[in-house]
Amino acid sequence: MGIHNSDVADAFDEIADLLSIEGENPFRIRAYRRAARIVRSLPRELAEMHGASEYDAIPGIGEDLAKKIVELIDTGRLKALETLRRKVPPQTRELLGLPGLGPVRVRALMSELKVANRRDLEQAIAAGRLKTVHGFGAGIQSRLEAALARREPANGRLQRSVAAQYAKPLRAYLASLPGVSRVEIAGSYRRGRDTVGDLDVLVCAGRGAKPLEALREYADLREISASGATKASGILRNGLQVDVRVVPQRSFGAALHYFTGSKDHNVHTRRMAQERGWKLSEYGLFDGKRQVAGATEESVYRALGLAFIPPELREDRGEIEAAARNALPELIERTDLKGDLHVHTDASDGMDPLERMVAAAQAQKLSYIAITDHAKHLGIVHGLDAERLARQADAIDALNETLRGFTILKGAEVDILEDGQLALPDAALERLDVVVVAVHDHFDLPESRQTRRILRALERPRASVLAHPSGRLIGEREPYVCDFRKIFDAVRERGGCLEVNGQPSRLDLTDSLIKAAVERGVRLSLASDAHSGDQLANLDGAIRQARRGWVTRRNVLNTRPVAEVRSVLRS
DNA sequence: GCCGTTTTCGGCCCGACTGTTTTCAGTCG
Repeated sequence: MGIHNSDVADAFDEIADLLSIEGENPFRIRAYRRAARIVRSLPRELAEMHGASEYDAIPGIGEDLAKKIVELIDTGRLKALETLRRKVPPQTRELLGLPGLGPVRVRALMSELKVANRRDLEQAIAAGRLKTVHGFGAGIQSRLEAALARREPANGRLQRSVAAQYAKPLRAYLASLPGVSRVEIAGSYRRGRDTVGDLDVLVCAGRGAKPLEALREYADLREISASGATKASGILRNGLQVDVRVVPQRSFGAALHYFTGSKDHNVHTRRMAQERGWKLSEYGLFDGKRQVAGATEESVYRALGLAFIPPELREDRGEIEAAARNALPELIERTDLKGDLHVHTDASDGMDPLERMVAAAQAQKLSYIAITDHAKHLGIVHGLDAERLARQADAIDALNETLRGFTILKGAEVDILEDGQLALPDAALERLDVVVVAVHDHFDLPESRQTRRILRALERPRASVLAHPSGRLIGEREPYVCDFRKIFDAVRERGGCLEVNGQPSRLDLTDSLIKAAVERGVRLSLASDAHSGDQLANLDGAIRQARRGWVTRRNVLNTRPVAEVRSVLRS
């Protein structure tokens, strides 16, 4: 049983929780939480690295945590965690997730009422014992009762595309209110993350405007959980939490910066302000009482000696250092894309015929698309065999004759079989411009077999794009376990592409793997994987994901004109 | 527990809201 980065991160998070209940030094706790975040987004498996010295070199991991990682990987256990678990019963940790319960109150529950889990807590409330504990009044008790009755696990993150369906109308509503000059959805939504935990909404309003009162009237709102002079929190009908903050014009940039985050990015920039003897908050950048910057984000960065950092990069993964050297990547934009190399029609499992997909692509201002319907294989509905594929190619040739300034590339999406063979023979692929290969089954092979399987498929002469390379489905299926470094190197050496799939439930590769791939010199294909004309808009998601992976237009094949794409994939 | 052209020790981001207080701790983001 291998230990994965997520196991290490979970262990560190659990230690942080247990230490907080123990009342430990908050900075020590923060170090564990920070390490957990860093490990979780690491592009390489710790188990594949060379032990303590290499771990220690990761910023945020020091001598002690490096040793703990080694212990966990070598033995599958962590003595420090086991010791803590003996002191704090395992289910006590769940109490931290309840509203109003932090480490201090959980500790009080344990020591004064012997409450160690949700069930104990329910009984203590029923027996009227909760109110006897210092710091617990009627308000907290009723919030706890409601939360215990709901039994919802909370902390769920929504796909960004789902959150967007709620964010856009909310934004429009707030923007329509009198006295409101600007509304931005900040947070991980603005950073373009693949999932969103809540909506952070920033409202710019003058004196006299009452946007927070109007929020109460919003039709999609289930409840208001907190409301003050400048800030309110509520829950939408679908359970999504919304935090709304009202700031004046002169603070808008600093507030936007603050509410966009990430937390680590904010801490880092505030520390920079501190080093200059200044203070950075959501109200601005201040030298004593004098405001140095804050009306715009640009002014804040400039005052700190930094180039403007696009929201997608703000994860404290080196972007601040790069901005200080004026060495940020020039991130790819949607208008850089000239084509899409992964598109389906109703010949396989798509909804729209070829002609409609072409029209939709032209409406998206693309100048070429590759039609890559599924090749016939067990479990693929309406997959094309060699015969139907040839007929589709004829139809594409004919249609191309009638088009001006637009090209349809011939392609197919071909399954990588369990043994690394492709679902169609090489001869059937010979006429195609683009052969997209992909794993669609046997996701749980052991690492070495999964890796070998994909490497073998990439050796086929016409295989050129590896589609949705990690196989993950957000919230449903983890990436399969394989050695991505070997796969990245193989793709680069054979002159192919790794796909960044823009389907909202895939967004695959993940951002940190994209960054790793780009650093290894691998070329990318940003693709919609559209199964209908309107799904070509998935390209926006691929762009966001790519930007989070520090991608420039030079890293991406489908920013090139069609002739160049054809010759690259043919060679 | 981490980290360092202000430090190998002594710091570690900053503020709003709530509830229980009688001037503020705890929680949250």
